[in-house]
Amino acid sequence: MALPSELSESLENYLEVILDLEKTHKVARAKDIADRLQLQRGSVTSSLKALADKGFINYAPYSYITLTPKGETLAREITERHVLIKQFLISVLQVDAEIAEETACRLEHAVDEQTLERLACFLKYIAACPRAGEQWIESFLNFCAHQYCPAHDCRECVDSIEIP
Amino acid sequence: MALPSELSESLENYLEVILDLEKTHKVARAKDIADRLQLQRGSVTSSLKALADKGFINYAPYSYITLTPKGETLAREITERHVLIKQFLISVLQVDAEIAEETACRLEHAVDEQTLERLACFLKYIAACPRAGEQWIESFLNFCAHQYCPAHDCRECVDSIEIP
DNA sequence: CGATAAAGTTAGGTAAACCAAACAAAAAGA
DNA sequence: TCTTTTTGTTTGGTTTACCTAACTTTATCG
Repeated sequence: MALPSELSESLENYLEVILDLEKTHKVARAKDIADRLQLQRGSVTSSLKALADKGFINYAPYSYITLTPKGETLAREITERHVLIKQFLISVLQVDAEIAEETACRLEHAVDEQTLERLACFLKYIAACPRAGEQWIESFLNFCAHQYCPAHDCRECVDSIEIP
Repeated sequence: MALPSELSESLENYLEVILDLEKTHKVARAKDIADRLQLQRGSVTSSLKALADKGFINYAPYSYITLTPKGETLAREITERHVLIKQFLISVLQVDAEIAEETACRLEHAVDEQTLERLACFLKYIAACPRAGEQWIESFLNFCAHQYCPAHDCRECVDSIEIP
């Protein structure tokens, strides 16, 4: 059960939020972290101490929070996982945006490195290969709904493939 | 963050194991559960009580454990999720069998209903659509390794598609 | 510059999941 | 049967991750 990082799902979420706050708000404040994660301020304080102990953030009481290089690296990795999974859910499986966001939030802590790599590759493959592409994905949603392909005539469908 | 069941990941794992033990060993014993989940026997006892309290298993001290109808339904659902995710990882992303097993174990607790449905459909779609199929998936692994399509000549590749 | 509001911390508490070790019951073997 | 082993339970502890409420520090504004 080798997970990508040695942090718990909870602490991974903190890192992700801190990175985003650094980018959007310039600094990460405990209050904003609490709001984002829907936690009480007191809970945030203890978690920040845990992250500081493990060397992922710079933390001193009453001061701003910053990621250490180690923390930033991991935070970026987690965010990358999130974005990738969400993109797969939305652009391939065509899951609703909101559900995709929520599900990506959970899956990002559970995927392994190889799966992630392959997922990234799969997105590229679908984008690059003319046998897949826009039209093919579009037909998928119809296939989902009706359990058969709307194009129906496979010969015609295949002949319509445009080679770049 | 609406998860598929109201059980924790930990308790979901118990149900899954109990269902499997019922099938393979005829009955589920606490010792076997402990072995499967790599836990101490004492931990199992408490979790079984929790599952019984919530109405997922029939449990009385020193007796065999059985799933209630409610428990069996959920256990089957979780197992279905596991199998489906594993199949996707192996047959589409071509993740190594062992990694796929471990990752499915984790993802099964985090996927939502819609994603699961789409995933099942996607597997069917790939199997049914001649634009995808065996050959296409095979090329994917090569694409992963070399970042370009081994077929190279897309015209030729598309022309080679066999219509059922 | 104070007073008040906002943000952060501390303290004490809960619940879930685990553990190890002692103990009890049931099963198996001589 | 009775002894030993195996299995199951109980007890007391730990860690993680939360909570609430009281308190402290910092920021804001008249």
